[in-house]
Parts: sequence; C-alpha cells; structure tokens
Amino acid sequence: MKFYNFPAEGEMQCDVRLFASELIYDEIEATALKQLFDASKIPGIIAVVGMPDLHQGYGLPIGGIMVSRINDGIISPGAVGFDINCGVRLMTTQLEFSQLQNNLEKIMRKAQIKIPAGVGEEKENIFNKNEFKEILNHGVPYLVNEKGIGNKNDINACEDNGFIEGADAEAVPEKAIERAFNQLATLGSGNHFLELQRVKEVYAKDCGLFEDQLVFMIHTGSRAFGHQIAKHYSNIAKKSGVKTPTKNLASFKINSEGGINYKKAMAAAANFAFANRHLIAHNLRHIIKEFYPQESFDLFYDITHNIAKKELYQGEEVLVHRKGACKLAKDGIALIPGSMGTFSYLIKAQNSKANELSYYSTAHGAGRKMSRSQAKKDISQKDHFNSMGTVKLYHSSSDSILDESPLAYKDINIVIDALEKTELAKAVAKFEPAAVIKG
DNA sequence: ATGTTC
Repeated sequence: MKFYNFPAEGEMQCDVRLFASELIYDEIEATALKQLFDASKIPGIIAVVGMPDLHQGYGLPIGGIMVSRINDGIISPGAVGFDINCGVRLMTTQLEFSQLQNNLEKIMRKAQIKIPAGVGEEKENIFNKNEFKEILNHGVPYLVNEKGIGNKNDINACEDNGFIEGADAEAVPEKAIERAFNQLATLGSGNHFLELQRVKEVYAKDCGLFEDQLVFMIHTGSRAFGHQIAKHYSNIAKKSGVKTPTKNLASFKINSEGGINYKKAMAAAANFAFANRHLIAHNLRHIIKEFYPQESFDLFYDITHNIAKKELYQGEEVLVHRKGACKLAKDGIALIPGSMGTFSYLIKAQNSKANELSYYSTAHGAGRKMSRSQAKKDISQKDHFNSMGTVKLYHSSSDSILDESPLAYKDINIVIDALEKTELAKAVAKFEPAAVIKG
C-alpha cells in the first residue's frame, strides 16, 4: 500500500491523502492539489482524499473526496459537482461480440434516434408533472414498481437501489424543472456517452462477465436539472453560507435551512439521474429485443461518481462528498469509464486498509489532461482521428468533438495502474469500445 | 457538466 500523506498544519483540520503513483504525482496540477488543501481548512472536515484521476475543478477538484462530521459539519454544492449523480451503468447481453455481425450499424443508428444526445437536447416526457415529481422523490423503484418500466434487478443492481432517501421536489427551484422536464431519457454532452463494447479481457473469472461478451455502457447524469440546482444552491451558499477558504467551496452547515434544502434538492437530482440512466437503458433494451428477441438485456451495475452521502465510518455517521470519485459497492466493485474510444474497466477492492483510508472510494475515469479550450486549440483533426483507431463514432452535433478526444485525457491505463500500485483496487475486466454515441 | 458567458 502506498499513498502520499500531507500532515495537517496551519489552518488544515486534517491530513490530506493522495492515492497516486509516482508517474501521476509528477504530473498532477498544483492548482488541483491546492484545492484539496483548501478543502481541508473548512471547520468540521475530518478527511480529504485525492484519487489518481485528480484534476482541477470548481471548488473541490475532480477526483476529490471531502468528509464532514454531521453535527457541526458542512455540506457543499461545489464538493458534489454541477452534474449531480453523474454516473455509469453497464448493461449485459449473453451474446458474443461476433454474433453481432452486421447489426452494429443498425443498432447504433436506432439508438441514436431513440436516445437524444447533445447540449440542450430534449425528448418528450412520457410522464405528467405529478409523475415527474414522484420520480424526483423516489427514483428507479417508482418507475419499476409503480409504472411497470423495467424489472426488479434494475433496482437491485443500482447503487443505493436507484434512489437517495430524503429527496423533496419542493426544495427544487422551479427553473430546474422548467429546464429539465423534457430531458429525462437523454444523454447530454461533454464526456457523456453510450458505447457498444466488447469484454476484451477478464482477469477474475468469477466476476460475472466472459471474454468477447457484448455489453453496453451508459455514462450520463442529471442534465440541466442537477446543474440548475447546483448553481442555485452554490449561489445561496456564497451569500449566506459558512465562510470557506475559496468562494467556490461555499458551504452550508448540514443542519441549517440552506443545508437541509440543498440536501433535499441534491437527492432529487440524484433520483433524476438514476431515472435518466434507467430510462435510456430501457429504451435501448427495446432496440436489442428487436434484433435478438430471445436475449436478456440486464443491468450489471449502476454507479454514481458525483454525490454526498451519509455513511457509517468507524462507528460514526459522517457525510462523504465524492466528486469525480465513486464508492466501492458492497462486493467491492466499481465501474470506471474511459474517455471516448479508450478502454473502460470493472475494478474490485484490493487492500482493506487502503480502502478504509480512502473512505471506500475509487477513481471515476481517465481524468482530463487538457482543458476543453486547450484541447480544441492544440489537437488536430488528424491526430484525433488516428487516436480513435477503429472505434465508430456517432456524433449528433455539427460542433467539433476535439475537446472530448482521447488525446485530451490522461491514459486510463495509468489511472488503473495507480489504483493497483496504491492497492485501492485491481482490474477485474476490461471493455473495448466498438461504437460510441456522443452528444 | 451546462439553453457551452444570467
């Protein structure tokens, strides 16, 4: 087990731990590290941890974990992120990749029509306003149990069974509902994707996957809904919250009116995101059934990487913010999506001591190497095209996609290597994309 | 990430 530990000094309330390999540590941005140190200076914070995909973010860096006491602690919209409950789900078939034959193109084209992608894209909401609020308050179980959409495994294979308790649509600003009412079952833009993948390698035979298996991965979140909530409450926290070292880490006392309302709205956004991934997967399920009527299309796991949750840690209840970091499932697994055109991974917890020190957290992806603007400036079409190899891209927008090029991200294999070196986790299976839908 | 600068 190996990690970098920076002992508390000055205003720091706790040590800062960074789980990184030497290779990653040498390249980590000073600005991202500074954001970790600033987070450790907020009263009530008992732990700050960085993952190997750490990079600069709004307030807390992406790949950051910030843990607060409950009674006198804080909750920070900037430490959850703008895309509340952004996450990843893996859907499995029992088909071998070779059985696809010439259906890849047809499946992806149908998916592109049925699953809107891109900035501001909408899909007519099949639910009325009351049903929409039920989704916000109760997430995936409402869709399965009350509306008959999906099956029991679609609930059980979700982190937290596809809903965060304590959600209250009444704490959601009306503007969030206006903006996102017609964004359920849509993919969005940025690093979000829907990929058709092939299980390239299985390192642990008992992981429930087999080599050459045809699977689908969906990476998306709460669209404009979570974004509007994050913006709304971050602004309130800046005006009337507790004082923090940096403005964008603006926080509420957990038990203050602002803290209570943000938590209710954050949970509603989390439920929106769970429902969003569930509905996208369900629509994809219909497409798969058209081609393979006898095949099952099952949820393997759905994991979030932008959320704050109450968790029991060494007998004490604490609030764990994870931003661009995910929580290991009960059986120790987590899904780590690659950037467009690169491998994704299923990983499993490795060393229980390392896992304890990281609050059972792990990395969430490759992590950016370049800002969006830098990528658009520095990456040529030709270099980008070469970096995509044989992966077929279905891009809905006429805009350039260079800011999402694999060249704009760190090599995910280096992140996985760092997880193994720090003994946080080891790779269990590797997924190779064959086709990707981007916004 | 985001009606990509309320």
